[in-house]
Amino acid sequence: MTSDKGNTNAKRAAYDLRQRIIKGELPGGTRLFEVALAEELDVSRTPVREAMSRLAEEGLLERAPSGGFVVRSFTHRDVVDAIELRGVLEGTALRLTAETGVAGEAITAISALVDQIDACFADPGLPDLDLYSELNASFHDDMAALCPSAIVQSELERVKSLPFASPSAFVFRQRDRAGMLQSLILAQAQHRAMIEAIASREGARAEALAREHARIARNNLEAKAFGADYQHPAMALVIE
Amino acid sequence: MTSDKGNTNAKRAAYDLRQRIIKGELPGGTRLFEVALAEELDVSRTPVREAMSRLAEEGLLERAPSGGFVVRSFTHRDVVDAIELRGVLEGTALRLTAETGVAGEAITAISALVDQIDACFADPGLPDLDLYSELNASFHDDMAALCPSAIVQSELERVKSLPFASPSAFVFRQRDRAGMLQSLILAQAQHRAMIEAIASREGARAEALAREHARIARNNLEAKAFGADYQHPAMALVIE
DNA sequence: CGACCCCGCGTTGTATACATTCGCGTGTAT
DNA sequence: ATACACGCGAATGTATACAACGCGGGGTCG
Repeated sequence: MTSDKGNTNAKRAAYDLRQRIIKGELPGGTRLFEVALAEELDVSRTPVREAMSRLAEEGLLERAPSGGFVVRSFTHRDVVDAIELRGVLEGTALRLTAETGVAGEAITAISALVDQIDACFADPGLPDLDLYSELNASFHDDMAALCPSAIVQSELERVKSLPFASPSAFVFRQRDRAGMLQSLILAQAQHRAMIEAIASREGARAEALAREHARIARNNLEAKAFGADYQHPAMALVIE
Repeated sequence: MTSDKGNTNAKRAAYDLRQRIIKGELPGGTRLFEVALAEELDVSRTPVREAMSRLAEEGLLERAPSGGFVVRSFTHRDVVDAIELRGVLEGTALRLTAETGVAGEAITAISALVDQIDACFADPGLPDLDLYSELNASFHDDMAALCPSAIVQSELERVKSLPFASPSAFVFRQRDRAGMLQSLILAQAQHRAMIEAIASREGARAEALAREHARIARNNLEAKAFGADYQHPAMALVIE
């Protein structure tokens, strides 16, 4: 086979479909027909079904009652709620972490990561947003990894997999540099406060911080500095 | 076909598999082989794959890295956490409901349901636990239905679908009648308080109540007054 | 003219044959 | 004796043919 994204045709098909959905080429509500997709992707129906199943597990597709799959549609409200929900779950994760306590090394390690993030916009030039986005995602991942509950971890992971609910989805939306810097500074203050909270076992504080932290994303979304080309929420995250 | 559980073979296979997993016949970690299951269920591999995919969506199976499916295993800790998580999500749902406000009819309707639940153990004889379980589930469902966030609703639904995280999973665990009655009375008080809270838009109170409410299930679990005959939901794994 | 039935096509459901992959064991060669 | 390689077998991956189902259009009968 030529230049497989993954190993199997099913994985490649899933990858392609996922990209198309995220880019908004397949808007919410679109019915996916096996045969059509099969010939577009140049594979048989079997891996297409397999791919659609996987995307349904991810929450990007829904099973139609009569059979078949439909691209899940997310309203603006859904996007807002998903961010809120991420805040709630991250808050729960942090609360449990705080209640259980964490080793000192973990605290120093994650503190170092936050210091690294500072470096992204300490420079007077324009901040390196790609790097920020990556490090920020690492921070959130590392934080989640400290949570003693595998169940909470996996459900949080699931919500974060929605393209617009990811912690760094709306970093890029801020148009004006001043406002963006303010957001980043606030975010960093919250990052440090979260570490402090779990280090000193302040569960309620950690939980509240995580929820408030998610509000930054929500505010960036609401600020809708995005242009008229906005059509599908999932598109919001598209780098652009 | 004879007496199909659902329409298609895939649905029937999913049903059968789900039952087997819940009953503990297929303990966590069991690798599911398509061919073996296909001949056991007397269908071809295709609907078996389809069924496994659906169960993976439900969270009962995991995809093995090398391909294929494995019965997801839940530790005691996972069960506790899933109940905690249900409390958190129900709390979020109630908070959002309270913040948004609900119509008066909805309040009276759900109040009537709580009154109905009273009837289950008003009788001096032994309470009708089957009916209680059913009505209790209705209460939780109806409450969730009031939530203005479809996303929160669906994630809550997802967690509740885990057999041991369902609101009425551990009602039956209490052995002694006195303790059980106490639990039920407490639960009813919380039910009413939740209604009151959403009616008067007390979001924080509603959220706290839902979390505490879930603790009843957790306590019933921890009390492990369960006898040897207990087999119910996926508890094979809990057994100790 | 209206309503109902039936046929045909499009779509998903199912079975099955064939391909591919990967691990494991055995055999041989050094 | 050890190491490497070959091959076999079990498992999933893939293609495809056929079945079943639903729905819409057109024809016919009342």
